[in-house]
Amino acid sequence: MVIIQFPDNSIKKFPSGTSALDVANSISEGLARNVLAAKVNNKVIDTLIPLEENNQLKLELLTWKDDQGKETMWHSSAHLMAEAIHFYYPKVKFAIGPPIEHGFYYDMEFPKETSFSSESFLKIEKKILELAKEKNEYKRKLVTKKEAIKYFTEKNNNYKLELINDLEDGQITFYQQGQFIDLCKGPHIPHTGHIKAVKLLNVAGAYWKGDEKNKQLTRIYGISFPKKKELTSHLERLEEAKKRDHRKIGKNMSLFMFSKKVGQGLPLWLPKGAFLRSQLVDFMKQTQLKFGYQPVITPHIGSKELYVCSGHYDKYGEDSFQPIKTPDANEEFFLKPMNCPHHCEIYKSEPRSYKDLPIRFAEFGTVYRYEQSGELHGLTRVRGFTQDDAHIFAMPHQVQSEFESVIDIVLYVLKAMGFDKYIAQISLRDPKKKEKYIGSDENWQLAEEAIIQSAKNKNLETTIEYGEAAFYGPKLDFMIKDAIGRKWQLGTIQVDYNLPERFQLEYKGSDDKMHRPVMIHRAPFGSLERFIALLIEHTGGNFPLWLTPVQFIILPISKKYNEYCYKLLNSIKNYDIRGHVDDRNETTGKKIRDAELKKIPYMLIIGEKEVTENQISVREHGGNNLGSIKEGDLMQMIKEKIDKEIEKN
RNA sequence: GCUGACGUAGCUCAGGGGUAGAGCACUUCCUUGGUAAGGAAGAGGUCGGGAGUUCAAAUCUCCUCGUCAGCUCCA
Repeated sequence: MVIIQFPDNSIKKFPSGTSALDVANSISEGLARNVLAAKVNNKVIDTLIPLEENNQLKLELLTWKDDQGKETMWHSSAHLMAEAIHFYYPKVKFAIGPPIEHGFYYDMEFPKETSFSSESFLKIEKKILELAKEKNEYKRKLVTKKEAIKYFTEKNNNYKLELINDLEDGQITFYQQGQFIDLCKGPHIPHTGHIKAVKLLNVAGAYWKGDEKNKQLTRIYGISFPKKKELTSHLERLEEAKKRDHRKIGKNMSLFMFSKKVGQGLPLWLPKGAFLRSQLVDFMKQTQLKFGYQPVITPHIGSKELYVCSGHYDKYGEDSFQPIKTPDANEEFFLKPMNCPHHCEIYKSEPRSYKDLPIRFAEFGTVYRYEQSGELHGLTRVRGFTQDDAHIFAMPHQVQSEFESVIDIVLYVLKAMGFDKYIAQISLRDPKKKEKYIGSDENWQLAEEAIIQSAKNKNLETTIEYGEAAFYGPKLDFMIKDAIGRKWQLGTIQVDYNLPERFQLEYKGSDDKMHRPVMIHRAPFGSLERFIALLIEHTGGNFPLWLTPVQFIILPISKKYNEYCYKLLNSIKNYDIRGHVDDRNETTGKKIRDAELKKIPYMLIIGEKEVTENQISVREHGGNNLGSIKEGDLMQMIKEKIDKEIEKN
């Protein structure tokens, strides 16, 4: 007897041997047709296996509408793709093939003589759909470790054997659909027929077990859907997202550029981009003054000794830009990869008393890091960038409140820029790889606890990632997704007990003894380059009015009004609002179209009527016509809008 | 750095061994206009760079630089 409790709390009894699919069938044919997996007592399982008897089970039937339903479907799709690839390339060794946030991938080793590229996608997609039509069941089979090892030894698949080695005997399952058998813990969808549309997206290299010392396998990414239409709209969404790519918008709106001659990953800010950036810097400067920060300025290079002291040399020296040498070659300098060592030296420049603390040194420090060429990416990953950096030197008992006050700044900034979806990630050290970090266990524990506690006090919803800490201390990172869903770290706050030790930083306490301060590293924007990249992708180039480089454009209906328009422009400039006149010999329709494409918020149209009535005809970006307005009223309206934007900050 | 793809006019792209193409942008002229493209003419490129194969290379081969997707890395 199988006793089932449904999500609506109703309870029903079924005969022994009943599977989740049978239950679905008893409810409706439609549900049975759509059910992909089952959640029993919160564990996702196959729909085909008989449900456990006697104990009452909580059962939820999962379909495409459920995230775990999608996940199951994509996992099964990975198997099906493997079957199709196996059909054309029988010698391929399969490694792992999991579902991911949007779709799935499978890592595999192609025989040396076989090269695989995206040209083969079409025939594989075709084969997948062909196999899908066969509606083959995903059959689960419990095997012994011995059997599993025997099977994959015969297949000569060292990857699966390695995986089996780590598994416990008695827990090992194979899944078979059609002619394809795979080591897999499941669960899977009932049969391949659910997969109605599939698209292979790209092929890439991926290291076995994510370790670059291991062999690089071929990874094929794909996505599948239960309806063709959903695939089409998914692909359309991807196309839409590409239009928000900051590299594309940056080019179109003349915000920034790169030049091969200047160098890879070294952005050049064009006048409009530089303006936007300076608005952000001014905003942050003001914010930091309010929060008690003191600006400092340090040079772009520092001696090797400085970084040996901080530990950066040991950690990154080899992978940095190579040192700059003085003519007699006795001295070596590095391009500044971080501002903290310089700030430590400023701290040390005079004796500090407990009465001085906390001390907060802030600098828009431009730093240079030799990032691997394959990792460079528009403005989000560059080799020269500017941090809105600051270092807080505090007494141990002040760490908590200082940390929380930085969280306030970060949240304030994110909100002001309209980033309402962010991920707050607590980045701790990998306890298994302590050799990657400097400092004592005790210091790490103190620092990690301080962060976890602060996040808790601020009611932040956080995720924890091990192995993501900086080498000198743990972090609280604020991540934002870009147009195609990649996560980027923007704001970061780090607690550091280690650099103060390395730099022998001290302050005199009320007990007349010397004590060691704790450092907090923090950057609410993170890097201005990356922040602006994400700002572009989120706004699609339609920036908040206070940030936008060109706020209005005056469009004379014909050149008869050009002179009047320039007078108007001069008058408007007194209001501290930015714009210019489009005096080209073009029709009004053309000028409007161009202004729309340039995403200019206000178009001020001037013709016969406006000149005689001394009014301005105003069109907003996007097509909204505000009608005729007096100059003063319009300026007040724009001013108010800007004030509101900054006020919400 | 690794795997795969791509580099043709300022931008978006077509062409694919035999004299370099389109649309937009740009310049000049005509037109003087009313809320997303008025008309005409013109200028603009050693087809990323280098070597090779060939009578002949933008096109084929190799190398190199850069860009894109992913992996690894990310102070």
